[in-house]
Amino acid sequence: MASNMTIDDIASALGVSKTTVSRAISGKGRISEKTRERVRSYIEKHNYRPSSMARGLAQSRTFNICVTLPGEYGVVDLPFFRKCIAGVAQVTEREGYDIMLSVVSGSDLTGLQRIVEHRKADGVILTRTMTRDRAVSYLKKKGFPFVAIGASDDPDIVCLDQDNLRGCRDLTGRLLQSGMKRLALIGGDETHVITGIRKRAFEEAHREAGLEPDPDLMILGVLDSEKVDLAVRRCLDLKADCIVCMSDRLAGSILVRCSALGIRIPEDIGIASCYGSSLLESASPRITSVYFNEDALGAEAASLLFRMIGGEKVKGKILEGYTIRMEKSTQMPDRDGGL
Amino acid sequence: MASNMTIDDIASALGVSKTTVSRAISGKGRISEKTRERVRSYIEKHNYRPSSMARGLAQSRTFNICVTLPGEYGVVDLPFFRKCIAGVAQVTEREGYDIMLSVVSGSDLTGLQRIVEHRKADGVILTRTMTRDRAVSYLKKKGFPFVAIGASDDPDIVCLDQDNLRGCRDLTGRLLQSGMKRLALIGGDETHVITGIRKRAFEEAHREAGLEPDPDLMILGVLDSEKVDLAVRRCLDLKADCIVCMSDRLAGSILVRCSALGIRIPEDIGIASCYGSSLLESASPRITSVYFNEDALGAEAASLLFRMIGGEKVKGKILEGYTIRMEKSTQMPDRDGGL
DNA sequence: TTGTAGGCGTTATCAG
DNA sequence: CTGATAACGCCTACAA
Repeated sequence: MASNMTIDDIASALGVSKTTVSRAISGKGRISEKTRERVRSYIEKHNYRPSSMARGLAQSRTFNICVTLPGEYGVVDLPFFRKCIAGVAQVTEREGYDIMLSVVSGSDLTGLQRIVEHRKADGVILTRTMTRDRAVSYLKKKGFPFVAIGASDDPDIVCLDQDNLRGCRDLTGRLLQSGMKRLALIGGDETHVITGIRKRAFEEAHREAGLEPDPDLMILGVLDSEKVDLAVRRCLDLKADCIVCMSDRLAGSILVRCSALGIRIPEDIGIASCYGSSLLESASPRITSVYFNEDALGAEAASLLFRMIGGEKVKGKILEGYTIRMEKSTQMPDRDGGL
Repeated sequence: MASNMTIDDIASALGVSKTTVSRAISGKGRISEKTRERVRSYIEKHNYRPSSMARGLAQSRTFNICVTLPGEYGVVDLPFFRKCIAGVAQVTEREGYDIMLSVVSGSDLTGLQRIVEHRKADGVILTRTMTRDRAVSYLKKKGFPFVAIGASDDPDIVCLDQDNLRGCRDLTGRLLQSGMKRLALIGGDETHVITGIRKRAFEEAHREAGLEPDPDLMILGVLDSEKVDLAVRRCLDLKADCIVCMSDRLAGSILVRCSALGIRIPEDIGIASCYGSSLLESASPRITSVYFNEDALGAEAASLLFRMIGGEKVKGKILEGYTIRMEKSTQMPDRDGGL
């Protein structure tokens, strides 16, 4: 293959200057239809592709965007990331861009920094945010274009989120409506913005139903299996009807715990998750949860980023739309009569 | 920030030529320790970072490697990919390289092709292989350096695999030893090389134990939930002691199916998986399975790739080492006496 | 409409 | 040990 053909080769082969060839390719500048076609067909025939590095150097653009991937094991919602990326890929493809991946583990930003400082990408998509996110403050300080997926309390960064507030509120509301009056809420890391949002949603749904959530049943900071154990026991002791878990992982662990303790779902207690993903696919019984459109999230993030790169001032937003699937895990048993 | 400082700026600031600066940075060529230190400290102080594009253009290297991510939903083992990437990242980091991601959906290689043809990466790591893999033949034809993770029947490509044969054989052996004599094997896509390997391992373990597997209990091509249903029924009808599932996903579906049918694990039938991943974490009971070191796989793949890029002739290999965790899902119940 | 020349930021060559 | 100077492959005034 003519893998290393340059614009010069084409020029001399066609007896024109490389400027002409360049114009024929980029479409910029006036050029006769005839020569353009001549160049085009030559390129087609010899399967020429411009070197992105040379092009990048000349235009000081990389035609890459960087997507971060949280590096901690077991903490991350993989399916989420995956669909997100797929959404991003759709858009980058359309724009002739490619994706760089940076694994960001905790507070270790070295990978991201290298990419930014070596100018290997034109912008960044952060796939997770925390309340005091070091990646966010780094990029902000650098003035590097980025959009953050997830909630943020910082008003002047561009971020894009799913409608977690409504989704979780709606879920809670429907559980209350279905007759489960004593709901427990179990959540993880309190430094994640999302945790605060879901807590608020849980409370709001109660108020809307004219109820008050029991503070003893709102258990946050549940980060390891001991804590899970404790939380589950408390829910049972306090006779909760149903546990609303903030994440799919949490729901998974709780499920395992319950099964180990011989607690039946939903007969003894119900379980619902604020976030549905394929992680729960193999769970039994099926878990009631809220589903969001994660592809759309990635795609939208990429679109926003491209507009930023293009110099436009853009604002973050919340992507509407979610689906609640009520499953067996929250089917009210005949608990009163049955026992 | 002096984000756009060039080597020229440094040169004139220090009153030397850019050649000298370049040498001080790269370490190539003779240069006095004194000037080297002068340059080094200036760079340090002003936080200068060379432009990778300019460097790339000059050396015709990109300092990127591309990792492919299968694009199909629900078919892919995410945790695997994730750990793999983490392993790759470790090595790339060390080499001053970065990772480009290409989502390859089925036979759609356009993303990968763009990266290769526009010379955006120096090599590729394929994270999955199939018997007639289009990505493989494409890269081979292009003569582009790549290593494939997973099994392959093509002898002249560099590929790197886990010791699936031994792992699965060992698992099967231990199940047979534990007293389960009638084992069933359920597997998915027969076009995946790995499927053939696991089948062979299953058979070999039987022979080693002086047994013959029942051909009716070796059910391949189980790709959708109907097939799962059928397969499970057959296992029950034919009174299998235990089902050996080729993948974690398959194990998950089978678990769900059993639970729906009211079949108890391990009382009615046991379940084991040839591949352990966090997908099964939330499963209950815990599933016996084989665990591989996926980080090591990614890291090793990257190392091999770098050696190829460096011009070395390398050969593929099989990464040794795995762990079998026997869990509740295969605990022989007192089936004879009990019923 | 087309071509010439210079620049993007680095490395490599070859003299001093 | 150091410094001009020419690549690397493409883009873009400016000129013709």
